[in-house]
Amino acid sequence: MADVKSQANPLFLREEELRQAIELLYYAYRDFTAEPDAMLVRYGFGRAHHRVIYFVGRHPQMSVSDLLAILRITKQSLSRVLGQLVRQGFIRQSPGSRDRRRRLLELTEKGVELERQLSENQRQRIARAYREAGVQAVDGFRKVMFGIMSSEEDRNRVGRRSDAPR
Amino acid sequence: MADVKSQANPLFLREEELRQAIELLYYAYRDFTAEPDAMLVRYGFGRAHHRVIYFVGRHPQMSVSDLLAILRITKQSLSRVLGQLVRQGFIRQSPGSRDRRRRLLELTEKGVELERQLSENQRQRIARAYREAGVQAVDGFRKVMFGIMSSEEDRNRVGRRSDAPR
DNA sequence: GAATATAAGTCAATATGGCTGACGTAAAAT
DNA sequence: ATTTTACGTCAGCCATATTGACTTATATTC
Repeated sequence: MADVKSQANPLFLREEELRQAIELLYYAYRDFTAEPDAMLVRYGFGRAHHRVIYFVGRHPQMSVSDLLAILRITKQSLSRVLGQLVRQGFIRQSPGSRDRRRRLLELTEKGVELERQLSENQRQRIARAYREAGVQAVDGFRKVMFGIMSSEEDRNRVGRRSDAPR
Repeated sequence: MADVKSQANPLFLREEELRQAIELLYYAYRDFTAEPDAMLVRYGFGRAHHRVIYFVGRHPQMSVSDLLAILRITKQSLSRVLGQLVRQGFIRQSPGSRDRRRRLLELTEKGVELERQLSENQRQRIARAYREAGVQAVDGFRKVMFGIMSSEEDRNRVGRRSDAPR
């Protein structure tokens, strides 16, 4: 039995290796979100507001149902957060021209500024990690992260390019 | 100005590249936690219970303050979750022999079984992603994830080995 | 040995961010 | 004209986190 684990097969994924990955995800995500979370408190906002600000900034003119599909929460949950952001002037809603039922979302200038502030720390954290790890490691990171994701749709939205465009 | 982005410098980390990483972390973590979360509901537990079960399983005989340091939550928050797990027989507490103020934590058999069930999906998800990405990519994944983490202490706890032990 | 510090737990109040279910309105599609 | 879709709202519930105050038991220090 012990011999099974002793084989020099690089595809034999041992318990320890998998546990390490579980912990890397936990610790990295925890640290990745800690600083924006702390900043949000000053606005009376939470992590949910950051997500909305982020994805609206990323996909301007997206509809509410697009956003719901990305966040995978109920519209009631989104409503509270989105409503606050609209009322406080971080996000602007405008009816779609083709389909006037849709309310297209975009950041206001104030929203853009908040998004930039919130994500700045995350961008720098990634930039540092990427720089220290090197281009080849970054490529591996992307491959594994794409593999962990469930949805083909999300993979396409993020974009699979691992080439360094120039 | 446009020429800055056009330079073939692999260390120039562009906006798009950093945004992609932010999204990879969001989507991967969301999908990584979705299935255990769904299972926990059947026990009347939440993600916090999974974390406690996981880390106690990982570090048997750890103290309450060790666990608090890993989770970075208040003892009041931990107390409710840990108390439930102890009362329902998933975790056993026993006074430390050297320092009897400490209550050392370990999983019961029932706890080991629950931990295995909960993490099984996560292990398989990682195993598949690792297998598809290949050993070199896995190494890169580890490097980047370690870089994203803030704390040297956590890095040491997870263990930095990227060698494939046999 | 007395004073202090530490480990753990508890009580109470509060906030955030999810959820379900029910219902309403406007606009598009059939 | 009817049905479906997109969006919103009200109400209530639950899990998870917070701060602050206080207790008990045991170790450590003076």
